[in-house]
Amino acid sequence: MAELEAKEQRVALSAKRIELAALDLINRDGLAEFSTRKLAKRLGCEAMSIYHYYPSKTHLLNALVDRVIGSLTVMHASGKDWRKDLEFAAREWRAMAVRHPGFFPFIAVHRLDTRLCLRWLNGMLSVFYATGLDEGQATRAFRSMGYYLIGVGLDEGSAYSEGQATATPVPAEDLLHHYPSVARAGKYLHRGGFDKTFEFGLKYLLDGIERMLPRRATSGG
Amino acid sequence: MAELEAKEQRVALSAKRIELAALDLINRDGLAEFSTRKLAKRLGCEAMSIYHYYPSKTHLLNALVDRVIGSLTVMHASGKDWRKDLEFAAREWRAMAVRHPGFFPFIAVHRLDTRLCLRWLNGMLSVFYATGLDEGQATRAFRSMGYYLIGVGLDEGSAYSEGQATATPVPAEDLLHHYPSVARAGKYLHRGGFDKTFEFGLKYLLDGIERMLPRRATSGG
DNA sequence: ACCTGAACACCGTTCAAGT
DNA sequence: ACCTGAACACCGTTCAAGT
Repeated sequence: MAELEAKEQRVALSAKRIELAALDLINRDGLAEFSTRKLAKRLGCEAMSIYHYYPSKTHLLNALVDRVIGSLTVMHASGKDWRKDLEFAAREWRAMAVRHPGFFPFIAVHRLDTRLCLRWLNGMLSVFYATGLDEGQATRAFRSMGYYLIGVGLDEGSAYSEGQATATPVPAEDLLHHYPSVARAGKYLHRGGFDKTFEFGLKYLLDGIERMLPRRATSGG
Repeated sequence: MAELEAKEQRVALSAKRIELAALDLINRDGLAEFSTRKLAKRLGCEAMSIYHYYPSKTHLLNALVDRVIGSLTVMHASGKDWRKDLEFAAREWRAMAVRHPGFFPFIAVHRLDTRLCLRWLNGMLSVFYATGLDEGQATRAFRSMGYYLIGVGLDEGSAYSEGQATATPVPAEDLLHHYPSVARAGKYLHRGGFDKTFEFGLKYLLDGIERMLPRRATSGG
């Protein structure tokens, strides 16, 4: 049965096919479970065949970063519509994290310094630089938003990724008695509240930027 | 030489000794490099000796989370001084991340649901609930701050952690020509700017909370 | 060019045994 | 109770070889 499947999949390998299969495996089972050997089985080839397309597992993972980040819209400095632009980019980023819960932790820890990633970063930064903030403020606002987006992505995907919960969870009654504030927070943090929490923090950040802008400089100098 | 060292270290094992050695190794070489066998060599014992103290490598890592998070100050609802309290906690968290660059990525992805961690979370949440925000706002403000702090920790430790840079970095001239906004950002993001960037985002977040507070409710409901 | 198979140096972990 | 050594089922990767 498994062998039959493997035979049916004996289509030619390609970088694209390898990458899509890898992403799928990682998002299903988590980064920690991912191995070149399992990927090979999934592709219906030997583990070493993959090394014809990538010199190492790390190179493959780098290609995945490019593929995922490369799928994001490259923004352009828009002057007036910066708020709409940043909202769009932030939501797209979040959607990406939700689509790639297993792989996102790798992105979160990875330096985005390939050309494809720089292209995306450059677009984001150009929007910040066109807001009217001074250079330092704009850069730090970009960074703060980046921190927020990293945290969001890790949180929303964490249920699927390697970390997981501890072996011995604290029972609900204990939570109520000993950690009342945590119990109180519970109803806002579970599943359904994600959208609202995300938009809440995003609005905050953008409000902060808006408030920091110079007051529509009418009087010169 | 190495054998002599190993012999000298033949002091009795203990959970504490194992955990401190593990943290040290992880922060020196990164999570990906860490193995029970290397830890054993460092401790001057066999890999399997560690399994007398922890049923698995994961249990050991969980103990490290408890040790690190357990070292943080447990906050208490303070009413008026909430801003000072949150600044203190945020700075302490950041100092922790900087002290544990290799281990922080594990914390970032881990559910903090042990009693020790819940104690710390409960303290943090209680400060937010005592600000005067309504319950939903307070919870989401806590979450937003959490996202920010996760991002900060990953960023500041990323140079040491597994992700690392890509094999083929883009040359500086190319950066200037093709990614001018990234080049522009460079001078604010490198090393020295970390303190300022951190305080910038923190101020933002706390300003946001302050602005959201009900206007010192004098006229009754 | 594209893919394989055996082999090497690593892992985490089980198990039966030693003190 | 505390620690060990051999063994098992995994890894990523090298290398020499097959088509």
